[in-house]
Amino acid sequence: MLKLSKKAEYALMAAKYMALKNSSGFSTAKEISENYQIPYQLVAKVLQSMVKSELAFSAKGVNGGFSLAKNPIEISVIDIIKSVESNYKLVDCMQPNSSLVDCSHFDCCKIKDPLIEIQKKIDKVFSETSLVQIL
Amino acid sequence: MLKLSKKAEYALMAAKYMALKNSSGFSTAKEISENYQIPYQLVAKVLQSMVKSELAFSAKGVNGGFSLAKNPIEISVIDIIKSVESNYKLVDCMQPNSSLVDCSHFDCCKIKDPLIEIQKKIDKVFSETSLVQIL
DNA sequence: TTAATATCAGACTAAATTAGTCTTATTTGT
DNA sequence: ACAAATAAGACTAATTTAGTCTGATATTAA
Repeated sequence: MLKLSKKAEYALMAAKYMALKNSSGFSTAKEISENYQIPYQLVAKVLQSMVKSELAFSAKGVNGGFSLAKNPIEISVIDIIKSVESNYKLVDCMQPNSSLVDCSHFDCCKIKDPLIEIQKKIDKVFSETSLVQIL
Repeated sequence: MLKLSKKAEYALMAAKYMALKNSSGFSTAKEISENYQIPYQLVAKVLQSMVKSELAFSAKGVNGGFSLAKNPIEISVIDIIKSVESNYKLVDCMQPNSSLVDCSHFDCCKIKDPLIEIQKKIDKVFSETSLVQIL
């Protein structure tokens, strides 16, 4: 447990790929998929998520593809992970939409507050690591 | 993702419970299960894991139960998590028994080394938090 | 204008993991 | 002997993750 999902892995790999060929225009999902042996549809989705969270640009049609929207130094690992993982919180009751019924009923809160502190520190680790350090 | 499993949550809660009544002898799995509304069999298993990793003592039979084997200040959150989670690595290829075939074939290593660095920092966060801070 | 190449989007299926249950054995105090 | 407790492992159910399929839309080149 505490594992990154494949989506997060693929997003990091795709980001790295784009960063390394940034000057050469767009990278296609197909290209990344073939180079890294990642299922095409999955990279495509991951790239689409990155576009939605404004980490990447996209261009449709022939000669289209994806490219990073920012300088790699300005992209942190947490940006990439969050663009692709909706729920990356340590425990469910940290989720905004979690039913607090569980939380009080199950006495989860006995450990919630300290876990929030830990979560903050982990966030910090991911925030302080930029894409450049992955290159 | 990056969520703690229920087992880890329950282990933290059980550890907290035992820490809070440390002077009063053993806590039973039933007692913890009822107080925290956690399925009995699960707490029992979690407690057994903690015994195996020498975080807790156990005593069978009437008046038996579990108690912490160390002072709460000497127990870190990472000890508790690890006692209960076999795989808590960020990516599969960090696992000792992962087939390296995947790793080279899938070019996972393009991001492995930086992730190992991140993993170390996360480990540090968990190591530096002791059970006392959960109380 | 047609064909080819891409992204975009969402439903769907399959696989894997996690959570929880059931059963049985063993130990210990009264 | 009996009740209360841990120990252990197989089993099932539920949830999540991973991956696939289908079809739509946009863009460019020929």
